[in-house]
Amino acid sequence: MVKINEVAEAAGVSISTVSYALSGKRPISPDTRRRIEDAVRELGYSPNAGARMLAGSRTQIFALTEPLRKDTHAPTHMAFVLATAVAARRNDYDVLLLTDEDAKAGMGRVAANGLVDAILVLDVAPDDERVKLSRAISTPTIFIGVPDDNEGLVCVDLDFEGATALAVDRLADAGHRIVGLIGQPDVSYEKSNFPPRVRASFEERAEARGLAHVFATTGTKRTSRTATRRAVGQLRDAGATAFVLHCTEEAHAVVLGELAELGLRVPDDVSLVSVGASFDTGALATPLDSIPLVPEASCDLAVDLAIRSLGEDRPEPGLRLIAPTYVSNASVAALVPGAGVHSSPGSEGPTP
Amino acid sequence: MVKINEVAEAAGVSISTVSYALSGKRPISPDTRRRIEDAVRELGYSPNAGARMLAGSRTQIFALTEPLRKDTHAPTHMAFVLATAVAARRNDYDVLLLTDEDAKAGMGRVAANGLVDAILVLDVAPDDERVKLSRAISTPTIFIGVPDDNEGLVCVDLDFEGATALAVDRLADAGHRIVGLIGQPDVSYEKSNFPPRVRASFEERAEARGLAHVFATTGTKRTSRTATRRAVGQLRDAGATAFVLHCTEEAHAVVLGELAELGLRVPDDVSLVSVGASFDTGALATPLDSIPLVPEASCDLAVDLAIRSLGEDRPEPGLRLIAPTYVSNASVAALVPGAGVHSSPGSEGPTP
DNA sequence: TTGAAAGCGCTACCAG
DNA sequence: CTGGTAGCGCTTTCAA
Repeated sequence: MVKINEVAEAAGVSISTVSYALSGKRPISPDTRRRIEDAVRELGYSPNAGARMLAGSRTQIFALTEPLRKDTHAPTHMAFVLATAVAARRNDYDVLLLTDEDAKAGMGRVAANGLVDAILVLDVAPDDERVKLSRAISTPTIFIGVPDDNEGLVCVDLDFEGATALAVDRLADAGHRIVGLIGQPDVSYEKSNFPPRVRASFEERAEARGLAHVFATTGTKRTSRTATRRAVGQLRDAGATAFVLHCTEEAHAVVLGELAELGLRVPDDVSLVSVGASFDTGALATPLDSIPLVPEASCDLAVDLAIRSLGEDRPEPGLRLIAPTYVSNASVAALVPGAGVHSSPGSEGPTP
Repeated sequence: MVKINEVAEAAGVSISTVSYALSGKRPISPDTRRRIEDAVRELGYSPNAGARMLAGSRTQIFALTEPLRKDTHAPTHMAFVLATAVAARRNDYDVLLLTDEDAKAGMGRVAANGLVDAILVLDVAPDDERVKLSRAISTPTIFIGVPDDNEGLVCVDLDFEGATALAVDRLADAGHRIVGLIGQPDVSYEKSNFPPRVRASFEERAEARGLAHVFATTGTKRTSRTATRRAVGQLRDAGATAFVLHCTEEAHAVVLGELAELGLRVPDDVSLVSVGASFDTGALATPLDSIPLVPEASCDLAVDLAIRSLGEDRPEPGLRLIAPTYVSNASVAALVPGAGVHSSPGSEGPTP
């Protein structure tokens, strides 16, 4: 393994000059710089990671904690991990995976031994145990997700409330009077972070706009085909003419299939908007309007914040909510009174 | 961040004694050891990672390269990553994620800067570009999967050929004369490693046992419901009374659904065996016999090999194929001649 | 614009 | 059984 002194000799300069040439932390004459670069290339030199960590005070590594719960949606999760890794690499950082059963163990370890410069927290739960730990350690920590107790934390997330409100607004503007939300499996409304936020925002905005509203989940522990079909039935029974979907890709497909089987067309008979999806709703059997959760948006920002917390202008604690964007795929239409609507509005929700 | 000299002072011993007490590399008197351990605990000491890497020659980090292709099955993939991370932690190792677009870039980097002790290669392709690189670097590399050109490599994998042959044998032993294989999407037979191996082994063993055989895929680029249903039809049309499944969890479910819709019972009308599944086939609507791919088995072994390649008894290059295990769930029955079988055997495959 | 050299915190060798 | 100490390879003052 070639070391810095060999490069220095080959280039006919001192060790420190090589170091500075590589870090760019002080001006180097063009000629010297070229000789050094040549030597580096020819020898295939790459600064020893350990020595760098010890001498400098940067490790160029971020930890990523992800306490894989059983209800974790693998594809979405993977998209976040990947987006984080890519954003990190773009900034010359590597990513260390922390999947310890005890989420705190790994975090505590890397905070104590200085293996990483910052910690990125994924898959944040409302009562996340990592919150307390993050306050106790000095390693900068960025949350991708918003825990209940987020006082003093740096958090990044899609503005789920805003996204949901935007969806409801679009439907209300299109003249729909009864709207339904097809959500995640029941368990997600206890263990996860954003599903409850979406549901609450949905109901709140619906009431604010004077709409009746229904809510149904897509399973108990995990998304199930039958439960999802049933959800469609529940919403139709309640007279909903527009659905907001906040569920898995599979559930989206099942909803579309069920509607087709019922002979209902999108958007003529039912309007559909997807909220917080991290897959391409334009690639579904029927392309859907969407207010997507873009992993890259959250992760890029998180990595940026992590890097900034290592420098001078440390980011203020607080929530960074990413503004929702509406992607139209013509799956929402103005309600033509009477068309395809049941006569009885059902029992749930206020009937203005 | 507390350092070793503070621990030494607190315990009233020398720095080296602390180091040895922690590494266990030389005998320490019980009394001294206790005082050191107390000091470590009270001060919350954890040896600086960078210093350790520099002074010792171990980083306690493994790299995990995973060039996420678009056809990667996220849940399976995640299971492997998780299993690797867990196995690594059990051996006091952390895992660094290498997801660089150019798979070779990351591997080359960590090999050159000494950031990791060994590299674990996931998601191995038949013509994997990482094979060549692994031969050029000195960092020990373990492949989880078997590339075509594996000369001199250390590879770990389920014995897919053996597993498939075992499945065919069970069906043949049960008296089935026409067997079908429901495989992955078409693309997997070009880009991936084991699907072709399973198909080849299936056909070979079927012929060896004098069985007629059919093969059908579950999609072109990705698993699709329609293609999977069609596959069931193809197999039935060919007269197959027993199916070997080598496809996603979703496809398993679709196959079961389609059979139910056709009024076919398992195992009375059709026998089913799953091969290489990394999910629980006992939890399906109809529990299925399975010769599973157990991520833990592969990953534990891979980590073990990685660690051994750092010591004296370096493992020999070569394939480590994990012996298949048959998990019975009563989804295979003896063929009652005539029952539920089409009269014409179809055109595909030899008819002995 | 460049060099020399003092550490960074730990491991492991050499003594005792 | 325990201490002293020479590096590990790099970054970063301090000097020139």
